[in-house]
Amino acid sequence: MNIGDVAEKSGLPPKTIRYYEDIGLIDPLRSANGYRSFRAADLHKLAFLGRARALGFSIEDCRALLQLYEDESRTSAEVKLIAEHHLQEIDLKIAGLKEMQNTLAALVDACAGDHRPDCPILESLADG
Amino acid sequence: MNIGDVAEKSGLPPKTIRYYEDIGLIDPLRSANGYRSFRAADLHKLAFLGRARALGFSIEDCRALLQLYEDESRTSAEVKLIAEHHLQEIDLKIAGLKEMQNTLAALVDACAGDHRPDCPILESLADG
DNA sequence: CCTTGACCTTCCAGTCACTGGAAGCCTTAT
DNA sequence: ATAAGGCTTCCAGTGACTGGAAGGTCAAGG
Repeated sequence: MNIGDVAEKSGLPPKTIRYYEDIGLIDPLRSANGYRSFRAADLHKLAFLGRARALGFSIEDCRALLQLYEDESRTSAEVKLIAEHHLQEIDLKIAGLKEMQNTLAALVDACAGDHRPDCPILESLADG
Repeated sequence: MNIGDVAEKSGLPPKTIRYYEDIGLIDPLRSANGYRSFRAADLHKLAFLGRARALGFSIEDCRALLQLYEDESRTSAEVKLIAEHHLQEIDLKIAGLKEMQNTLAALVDACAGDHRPDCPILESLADG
């Protein structure tokens, strides 16, 4: 398979796939013409990476997860640890965003949004 | 005031303050020795920026908000528009994160986290 | 045989909002 | 005289791509 095929099948853009090779996440073969030649296993890895990234795992987490996936002697505890850390970060991010959301929603609500210059949003930013 | 003072008072690191000058958000005076010399108005702007950034506004949004703040002939509608757009993006981000959170929490929950290699997390990443 | 178009290749630069570090000047206190 | 601490500039790196340029390859049609 050429890169276009795996791009379509994995849902990842060719640029991203080349990038993943660059940083050592995958290692496809090369055809005589220099084109990357992807095996089923490569496609499988890319799909794995796509799903892990969609869950918000960092590239380094993905690298670790992929290694664990391929390591028969892994323990599920190792995997779970990574996932739990990541879940915590997601929780924190959500909490932060919700605070912004609350504050901002109140300000937007209080703002008339008309032709006049008076604006609680600006006032809040200006004076805390 | 020197940069250290405004850093402390605004809560922004000196590096960030220099960066904000670089990109034209502020324009402090210079003392004879080349040090930046901040007026009260500069500090005020920095505090404004700090609060806007804390609400998640992009630098370009901050620039626009600052301009509106200083423009007596602004309308609150202009301000509100920016805030509403940003609020929408926050909503979207939260929604995305919550989806991750749901999926991931279920997987973490299903994972034994023991010495065995079997792991629903990896299985889910591998097979969709 | 030639051309066209759709692939593919590499490499460089840009994104966003900083942040770290190096090299060197200025000020204050000892 | 020197040491500490604060200030300056400039360059490079962060994460995870993404866009674009310049050029090689391949299959189909004329």
